[in-house]
Amino acid sequence: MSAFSTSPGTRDILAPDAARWRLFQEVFADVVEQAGYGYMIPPMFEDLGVFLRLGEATDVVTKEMYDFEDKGGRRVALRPEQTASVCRAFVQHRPTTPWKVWYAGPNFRYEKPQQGRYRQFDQVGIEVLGVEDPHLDAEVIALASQFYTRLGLTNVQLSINSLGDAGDRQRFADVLRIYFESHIDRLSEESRITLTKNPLRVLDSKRREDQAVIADAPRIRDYLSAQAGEHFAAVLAALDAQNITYTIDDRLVRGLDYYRRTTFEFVSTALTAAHTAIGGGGRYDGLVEELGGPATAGIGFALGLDRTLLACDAENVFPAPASRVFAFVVDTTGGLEAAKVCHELRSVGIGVDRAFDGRSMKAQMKAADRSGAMVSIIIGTNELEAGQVLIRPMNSGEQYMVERAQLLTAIRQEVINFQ
RNA sequence: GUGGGCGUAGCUCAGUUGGUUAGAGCGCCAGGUUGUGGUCCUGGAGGCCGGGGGUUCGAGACCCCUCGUCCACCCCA
Repeated sequence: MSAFSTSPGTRDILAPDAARWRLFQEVFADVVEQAGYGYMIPPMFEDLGVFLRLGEATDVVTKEMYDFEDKGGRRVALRPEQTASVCRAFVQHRPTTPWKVWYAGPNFRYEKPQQGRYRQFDQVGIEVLGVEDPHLDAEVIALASQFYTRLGLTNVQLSINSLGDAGDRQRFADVLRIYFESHIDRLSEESRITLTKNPLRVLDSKRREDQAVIADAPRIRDYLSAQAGEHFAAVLAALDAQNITYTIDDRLVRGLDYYRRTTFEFVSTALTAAHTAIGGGGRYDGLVEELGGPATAGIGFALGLDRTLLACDAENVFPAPASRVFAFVVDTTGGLEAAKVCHELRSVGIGVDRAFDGRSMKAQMKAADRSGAMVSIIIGTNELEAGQVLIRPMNSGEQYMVERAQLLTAIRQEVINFQ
């Protein structure tokens, strides 16, 4: 087979699923714009340096970047996520704070593809720059939670943790390193390698042999500074006040190095595969500074479209939107009348489709059925000669004749009947 | 990146210890119903059995390589 097909980790999203994707983004826009977030469209590729700030120890940067040199000799990369781009944009444009933005679109990571993990994958997300208030942390989390509710998801669990300030995080990492090194004989080989790069990440290991050691590991909560501890307590209190349930997870250590203080993750318990994390985020105070801007607090989250939709499938919610074709024209007189009817109805906002290629009435009726149309408009030689059309609601056995001139009025009545 | 499973029609899959013209269901097209879909009946189109090499008189079945996909690890959304 020499025909082309999509590259590994990419795919075509066809109807009706593509319509579902678009609706997903529209619902998201509705939830966050109502909270004052503005839509932002960052470029899909940037100077490689923008993304290198995500952390020297993250796989996203070291192993998975789609980077290349363009024809002008610039070192650029397809964005692996959008937080860094938002921060770069903040430094570049210096908007007034608080700067609340949302985005949607594809990101690129060179990973081995699996279900729920693609090389081109879509996310929606929000970011807020310039606010340290713990109430904002809670607002950000609440919006994600509200969005899941709007989709109809109920089996979503929120895990939350605090990684402390930069100093706390470093101190804890040192303590962890010492702890794990003293138990290194009980760690898996993979975790020993992880330990040398980022001790925090060992806490994330899912390998069975590591679990006992991890269970007894020091806990970040014991190493939080007073301010970080207070901040975390305030976030939890604000979540309580909004009736958002959560689980404090001491082992929640997210993979991007820039996270500070609050980190959180949403897991779908309806999914059975390994990729149950359908969304996550946290604070990244310091990232703007890394990118050459002023010291600025930042927080946000990103939700994966694919995985969230998989969760929707598993819960049987958020189906693809219905057909927008209200009427289907069946014309056995050559098709010219169908053309006129389609134009007439479409121009007043009524969805209409028709058949082509002079197919038999039976075939056209079949097409009408498949189109999802509520009514079919039938025009045969008798109708054409009499200056009439036959209207047939698809879900009933009844059909009736109207004068051609009354077609629009009749269809409008049918629209009302179906509302 | 590491390890493993699987690639047969548009889709979901069957193909007995290697044996001649490769099957089903669904979908699609047509007819039964020369003016009627969603049910039913009949027929039809559609496959270099992922690709390449090898073993054999003979390979969809066996071996090697390769590509793709899925699962676990890893990573993360």
